[in-house]
Amino acid sequence: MIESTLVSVDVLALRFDPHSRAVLLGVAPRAFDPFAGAMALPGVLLGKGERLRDAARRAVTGKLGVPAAAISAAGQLTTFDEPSRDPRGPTLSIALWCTFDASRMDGDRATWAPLDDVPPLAFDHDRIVGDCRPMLADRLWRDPAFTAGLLGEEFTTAQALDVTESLTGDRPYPANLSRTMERVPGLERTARHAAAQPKGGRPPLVWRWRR
Amino acid sequence: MIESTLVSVDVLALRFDPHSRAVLLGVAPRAFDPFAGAMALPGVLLGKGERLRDAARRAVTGKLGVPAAAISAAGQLTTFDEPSRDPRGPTLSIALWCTFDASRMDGDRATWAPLDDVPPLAFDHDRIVGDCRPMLADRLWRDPAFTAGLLGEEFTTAQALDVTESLTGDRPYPANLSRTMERVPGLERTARHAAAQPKGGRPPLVWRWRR
DNA sequence: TCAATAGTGTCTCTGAGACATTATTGG
DNA sequence: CCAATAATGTCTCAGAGACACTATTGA
Repeated sequence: MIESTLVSVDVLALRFDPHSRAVLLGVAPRAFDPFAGAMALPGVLLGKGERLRDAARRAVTGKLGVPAAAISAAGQLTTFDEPSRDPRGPTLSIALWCTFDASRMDGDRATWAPLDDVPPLAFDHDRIVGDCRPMLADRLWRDPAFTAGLLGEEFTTAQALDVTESLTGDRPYPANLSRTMERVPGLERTARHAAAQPKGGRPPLVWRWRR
Repeated sequence: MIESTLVSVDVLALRFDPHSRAVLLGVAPRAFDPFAGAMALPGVLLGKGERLRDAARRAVTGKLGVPAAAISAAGQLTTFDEPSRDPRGPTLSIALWCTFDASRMDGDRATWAPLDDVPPLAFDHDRIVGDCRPMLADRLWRDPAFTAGLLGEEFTTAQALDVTESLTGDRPYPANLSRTMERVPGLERTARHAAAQPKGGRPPLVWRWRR
């Protein structure tokens, strides 16, 4: 009988913050060695027979303190298999993404860092974030679950621009993003406008997911 | 201590056959229960500390009888986590692709089936093949390791057309594929022509990977 | 010369990208 | 009116797709 590898699930927990107008990554200090006190992605060991999404839910509720009801979507990214990635011994890490509904978040104990400015992380988590970021950018506007999870049921053009800039690293022209969004299945522009910004300016249009 | 899930690696073993002008998938009958005698993807349990590629190598050498030297490239696809996928108990399956150099294959005991006509397989392997096939098609001409692994160091325009048709399901126009290939980094057209076909016809150009 | 195969020129259509211009708000 | 913000019209360019036509082989 082959002795089996341990499997951990590490989560890229993402939240769009309308105030800072950026996508934030949830990290938390590690409670135990190795790397006690260092920041890390929320992760857990996969239980026997446990599904990946359930493990991801355990990770974000347990490590970040986010209520399970706030999880809006989740999905798989890729697997990291370097045997030395955990000093305790060889452990597979399956990376998942997970998005939250900003309105249902309360009392979490996570540190939320802009994707452009993630602090140094424990294990090989810097590498995980680096390798997975392009995959996340690629999902935006192409994976409806991911996009809707990040932006919510309704959102404005301005927010769409902010999220796109956060993930891809540069801000699209509004006219171009508008056309991209027109072609996203299930997404429709409403006739409504959001409230104007505090600094004034024309109120942005509201977009909505058709159910 | 959480009891950990078993991890298996299941391989989509791919080979381009110039005679049938198609991409073939390697499968083998299972030796033991469950599903003894039924066809299945080559797979092994991942050993502790073993890398995914090494497990894939064990799977194709052990189950298909392909010499390790014939492996031209390998890579990750996705993970299947349904707890009931193996009747023996919950097992994660990480799907990998693997390509072979046709010239170094000898004495393998695999059944090679065209991708369009894969026989019914054990476990959830039909689903694995179905879910992964679009990912394979997507890799062609975009992942140089995959493309070179499948087509070899040198290949003709005609073979490029055949491989593309096998993976995507329809045959591109030669002019269009030519332009696609011109833009693949590391790929160059040589001035040489291959030997003419048995049925006659203009001999195709040879393409080569710049090292 | 013909059938079979391969290579190439070129037209169209779509989508990404880049602006310039217009519209709507608060101060 | 002005600054700030958002929406839209439109031009260009690159790439996918679709053919038509030309080229090179064996029989």
